[in-house]
Amino acid sequence: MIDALRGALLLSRLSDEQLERVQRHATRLRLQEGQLLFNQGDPALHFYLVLSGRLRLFRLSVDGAEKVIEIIGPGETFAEALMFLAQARYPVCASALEPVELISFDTRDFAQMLQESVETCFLIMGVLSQRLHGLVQEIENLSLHSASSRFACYLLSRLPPYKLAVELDLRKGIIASRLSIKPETLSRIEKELSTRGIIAVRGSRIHVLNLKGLEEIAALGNPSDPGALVSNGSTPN
Amino acid sequence: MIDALRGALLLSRLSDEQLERVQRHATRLRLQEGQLLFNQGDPALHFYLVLSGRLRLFRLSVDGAEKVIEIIGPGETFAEALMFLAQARYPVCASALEPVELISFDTRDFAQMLQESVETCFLIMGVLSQRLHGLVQEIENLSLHSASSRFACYLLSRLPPYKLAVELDLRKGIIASRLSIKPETLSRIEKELSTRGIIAVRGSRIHVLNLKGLEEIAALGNPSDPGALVSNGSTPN
DNA sequence: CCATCTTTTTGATCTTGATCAAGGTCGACC
DNA sequence: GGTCGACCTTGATCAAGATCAAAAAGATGG
Repeated sequence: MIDALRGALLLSRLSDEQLERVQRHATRLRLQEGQLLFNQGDPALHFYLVLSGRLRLFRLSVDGAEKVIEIIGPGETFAEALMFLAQARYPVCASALEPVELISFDTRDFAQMLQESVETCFLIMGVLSQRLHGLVQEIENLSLHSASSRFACYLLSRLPPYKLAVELDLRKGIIASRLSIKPETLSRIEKELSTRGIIAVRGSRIHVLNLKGLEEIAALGNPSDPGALVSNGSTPN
Repeated sequence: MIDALRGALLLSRLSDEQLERVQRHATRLRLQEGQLLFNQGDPALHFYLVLSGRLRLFRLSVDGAEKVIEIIGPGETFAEALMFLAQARYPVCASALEPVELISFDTRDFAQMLQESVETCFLIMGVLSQRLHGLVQEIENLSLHSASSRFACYLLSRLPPYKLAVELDLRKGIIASRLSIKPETLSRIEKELSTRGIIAVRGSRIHVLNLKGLEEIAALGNPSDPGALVSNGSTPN
C-alpha cells in the first residue's frame, strides 16, 4: 500500500516514518458500481484517495433532485478539507460510478500527524485554494453562461492536447447533471451543434469539426480568463 | 494597528513576536466608495483584512456582465487562499461598496511566517474548508432552486435572531447580482411575496409576516441541510 | 425647491431551458 | 435471437426569468 500512498500529491512530502504512521490508520476498500460511500450529512471521519475507478460527488435536495458537483478519478483525494472542522459532516454524497478501489484515512490521526508537517499543510492549502477557484469558476458559469456555452466549455476542457475528438466516458445523464443541464436539453444541444457543423457525434465519441466555432460558443459571456481585462491602473498598494 | 490585527481570527494564534513581524509588512489603506482594490487576473501579492466598510468580490465575464460572489465586511479577511499557489492571480475583482479601511498583508512574508505556526495553518485550513462548503451550497442553490427560493433563503439568513425584520443594507442591484437574479426579477419577487402576505416591504426594511411560509419557499427544492453553518455565530434558537 | 442622476419598479414581450409523454437504441441476460 | 430494462432522443408544450423600454421614486447638489 505504501507505494500507492507515495503516489498521492498530498502525501508526497511526508517522511518515511510519517507515511508509515499514516498507513497504520489507512484502510483499503472497494466499492461496486453504484455503491454509496457516504451520504450528505454523515459525520466526516475519513477522507479518501482513489486508486482506481471513479466516483461522483453530488448534492441531494429535499425533493430528491441531484446535482453532480465533481467527478473524482484515480490519484485524486477528496473530503480532506473537512479534517479541519470541528464536527464536520460531508456536504455531499459520494457514490461509485464504476468499481472503485480506494484508501480511507482517519481524519483525526491524519490531522494529528499534520501538525508535524507544515510542508504538507502547505500542499493541502494549495489544493484547497485551487478547488476554491474551481468552484468560483463554476458559479460564474452557472450565473453568466448558457447551457450550450457550458457544454462547449466542457468539451474543450476534455479535449486531449492536439486532438480534435473526445471520448465522453460518462453516461450522458451524469454529464448533464455535472453541467446543470437536463438530459433532454443536453441532447438537443448536441444536435444543434451537430447540425451547425461544429461537432460530430459518433456514439459517445465527439469530433470537433470547427474548433474556432466551439470556442466562440464556449466564450459566450465567458471569461477569457487570462487577464484580458482592462486594468484601470488605480490599484492601491 | 496591532490591536486591529489581534481581532482577526486568522491572526489570533500568533505570538507577539510573530504578530510584530506580520505588522511590519502590513499596510493600512483606505478606499473610497466604488474604488477598485484589485482586478480579476491581477497577480495576487496581498491579502486583506477589512477594518471598516464593505467590499464586493465579483466576477466579470468578457461581455461585461458581472456576478457578485461575496460581500466582505469588517473583521473578515479575503484572498488568503491565494497565498499557497505559485503564480496566483486574483480570481475575482474587489471593489468598495462604501468607504473602506483595510489592512493589506504581503503574501510572501506571511507565508514565510506561517511555516512557524502550524496552529495558524490549521485556522486557515478551517476557514478555507468552510468557504468551500459555502460555495458548494451556492452551486446547489443555483442549480436546484428557483430565484424566489434563493431570495427567501437570503432573507432568512439575514434575519436577526428572534426578530422578524431585516434591514437590506445593500443596493437591490447588488443583492440581485449576489443571488444571480436580475434586478427586475428581484423586484417582482418581492412584490409577489408581498401580495401573498409573506413579507412586507417598507423601503429597504423587510418584515417577515409569515415565517413558515417563507421557510417553505426557501425550501422549494432546497437542501434539508440542517446544519446551516453561517460563520456569523448566530444560531437560531 | 428645482434639476439631474441613479436606482427601483412596472409593463409587455421574448427566450431559454424545463417538463411531460412517447419512441428508439443498446446492452445484458436468459 | 428475443425480451427486458436502462438510457437516450424527439416532439409538443409550458414557465421562469431575461430583456427592453419607460415611468416612478429617491438621492444629491446648486
